[in-house]
Amino acid sequence: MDQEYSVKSLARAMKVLECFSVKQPELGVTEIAKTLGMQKSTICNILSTFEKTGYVVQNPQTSKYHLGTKILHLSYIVNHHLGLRDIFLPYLHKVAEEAREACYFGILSNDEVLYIEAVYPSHQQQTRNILGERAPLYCTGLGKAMLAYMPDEDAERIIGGELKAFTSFTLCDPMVLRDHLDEIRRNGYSVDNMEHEFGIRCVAVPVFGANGQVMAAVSVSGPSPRFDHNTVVKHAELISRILQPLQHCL
Amino acid sequence: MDQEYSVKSLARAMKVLECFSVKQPELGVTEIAKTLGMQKSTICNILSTFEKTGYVVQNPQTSKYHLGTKILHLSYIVNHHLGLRDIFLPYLHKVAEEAREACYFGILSNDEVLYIEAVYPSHQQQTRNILGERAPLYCTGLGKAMLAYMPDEDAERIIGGELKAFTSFTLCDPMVLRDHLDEIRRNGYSVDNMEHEFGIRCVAVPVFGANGQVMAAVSVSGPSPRFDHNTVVKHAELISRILQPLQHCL
DNA sequence: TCTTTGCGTTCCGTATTACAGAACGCAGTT
DNA sequence: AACTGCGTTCTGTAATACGGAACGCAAAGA
Repeated sequence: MDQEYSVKSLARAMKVLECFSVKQPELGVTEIAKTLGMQKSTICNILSTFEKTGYVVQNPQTSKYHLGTKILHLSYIVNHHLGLRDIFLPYLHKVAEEAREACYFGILSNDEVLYIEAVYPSHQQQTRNILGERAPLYCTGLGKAMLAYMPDEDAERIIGGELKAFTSFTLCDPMVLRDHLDEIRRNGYSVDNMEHEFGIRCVAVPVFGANGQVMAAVSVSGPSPRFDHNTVVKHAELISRILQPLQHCL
Repeated sequence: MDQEYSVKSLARAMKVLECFSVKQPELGVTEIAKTLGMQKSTICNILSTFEKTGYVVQNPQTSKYHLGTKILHLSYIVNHHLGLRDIFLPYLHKVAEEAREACYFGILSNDEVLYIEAVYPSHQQQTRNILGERAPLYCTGLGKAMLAYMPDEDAERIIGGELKAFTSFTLCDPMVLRDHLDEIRRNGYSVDNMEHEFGIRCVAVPVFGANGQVMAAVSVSGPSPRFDHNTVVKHAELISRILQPLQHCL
């Protein structure tokens, strides 16, 4: 048996936190217990601890639980420590402005794309608070841009994993995907051809850190009719040009 | 002894997470152990568990730890569930625009102001990602606006607590503070006269939920010379007017 | 080069304590 | 009034978290 120097009750507790989702932000004790295959009493203890510490709140109306605002304290620290958003924001605005399309920015996090910011061109002035939203690597523009430049070992873990089809365009065959990633490396940018969401095309360019490892990606995204081959190339060049000063500086 | 149905190891583990801060985003095992008065081995176990679950990452260079991006997944859910930012954003833009000053938006969280958004007028186009930043209730515009309308029991807990002086203007005397809160209730808005940060004045108006309880506040803030009495009143009326449609709707 | 120092990690026995299971109290239904 | 399903409480015991000491390593100092 492998000696695990881990605190099992803690791992269990974190699993409880992870039961909550955007679709199910409020959960009952029994619900969680069934999901995790644990006893109600155990869940109850864990939740009451989380409640005392502020990470979970019980709705007095429904007596169900939801995540508490204390979590945001932690996210603020992470965010500040990453500091990427503040560095990238002006560049993202420039990309959105010049491309006249929505511009997304994401990083690698636990084998997924973690969205940090969405910026829209000024004729549709707004910024979405998508920090924390996630998507798979193998079927998104941002994801594939990073996947193509990840260390082989890491990339193969993804490619060898489950490749769920989101649309009829999703590349679910590991072999096809590998060829596709080769192409991305040749081009220096990735194209998401409605692989994640039908009707949405997307071009993404990877960003490399000082250590040479891919650490983030920036994309331009919009309705597929506006993204023919020429436009895609133009957008890719645009992103590359604007991101130039940031490459290998982080 | 009071029967605590709480998981002690979990409470301890969360304390470990809370050691991290903006000022100290990276911590070593020994450092944390000293701070919490616990054994190194215990901290090590907890951290290795958090690392396996993605909530903490070890820097291979320094072998110190910092919070992981997984936290942001959770914050996304909280954020989505609150949904407040998206509701308020257009109103905040309007406030910032008309006041031609920075506009802040915060909610009550664990007896502190939790900042959700900062919006600047278009002549200094930007939005800061301050989600998760915190400040005391008793010495900030947003905080006092909420403190004045909190249930007595809750408010007294704050007023009776430690009232640290941030500047020479900070109101640290519970009696003075209580009178000041009375005034805020009479006016319907709060004024922060450099109590938290020297040179910065701020006007804030509370926002009430459907249940009649205060749940958030919106402020306008800037350099003190621009905030004389007349301007302050004007800003307060402006915020109140713009927020009108949201009052008692949440 | 050989200590010394201080770090993060590993290990183990035991005292702690987390957890399963059953019972309870309370709503809302039947 | 009985039933159903919820969240909560209780308790003994089996699991395990933790304290303490040792270890391995790297950097600093002699």
